[in-house]
Amino acid sequence: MRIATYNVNGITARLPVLLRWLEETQPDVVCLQELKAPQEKFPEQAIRDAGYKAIWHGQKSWNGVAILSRTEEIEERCRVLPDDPEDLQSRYIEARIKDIVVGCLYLPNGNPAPGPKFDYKLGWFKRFSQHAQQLLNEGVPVVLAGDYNAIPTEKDVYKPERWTEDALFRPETRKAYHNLIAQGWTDAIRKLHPDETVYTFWDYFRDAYGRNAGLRIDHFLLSPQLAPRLQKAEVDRFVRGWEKTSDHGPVWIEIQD
DNA sequence: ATGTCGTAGCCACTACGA
Repeated sequence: MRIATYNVNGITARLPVLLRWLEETQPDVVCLQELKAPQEKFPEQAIRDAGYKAIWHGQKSWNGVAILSRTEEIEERCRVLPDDPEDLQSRYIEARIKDIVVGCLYLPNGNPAPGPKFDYKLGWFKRFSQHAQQLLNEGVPVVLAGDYNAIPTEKDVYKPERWTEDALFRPETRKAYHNLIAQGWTDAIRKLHPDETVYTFWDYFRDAYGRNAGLRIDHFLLSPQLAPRLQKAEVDRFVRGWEKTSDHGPVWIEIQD
């Protein structure tokens, strides 16, 4: 089974690119972030015509997450962090698909840092990590996929020295990501590409994609019950070269059934 | 500081978030 995550940066503007990518690569399960569309503006019919069932949690202007599935049923578990019911931002949705719990997240960007947005990011990260621990305690196969807005290490950014003050790379963010991994999660891309430079995001500015000035911020974390089934983990970086494309590339893993 | 997108309010462009 192939599971993908893709920050589309606006599903309305991105629909042609999304449909082309789905058609060409046929992932089984897809986690989408940054829909930037209210609940009723999700292109449900176009997604269905492409062969996918979907659940989504929209929001006007910002955020928004969705889970798509080609053949298997999607059993929704929640559409907000369970311990965070007062959060008005649509950043998390979770479902069970076959035997796998799929969490789709869009962690806050947090810039400018320091400041209230950075505080919100760290608070969200903490609540997410608490939920991740609860998922581990269930002892079932879990994948947490999405845009973490976190650069794990210096290997994951084209020029680390330029990013030390950025909310995506500040020590607090790296520490939060490290602590999350330390619960027992496997970073799928790093597991299969331990030394390789792998990016998932290239800024729209200054031809970042052409210069390969990228970041690795979209991650797949696998629970111990799922990690042994990991076969492949890749970035569809060619999609970043298409017209009217997102600043993120789709990332995917192959899981043994 | 800058660069470029997508969205919203509104029909020209500016503000905001990323």
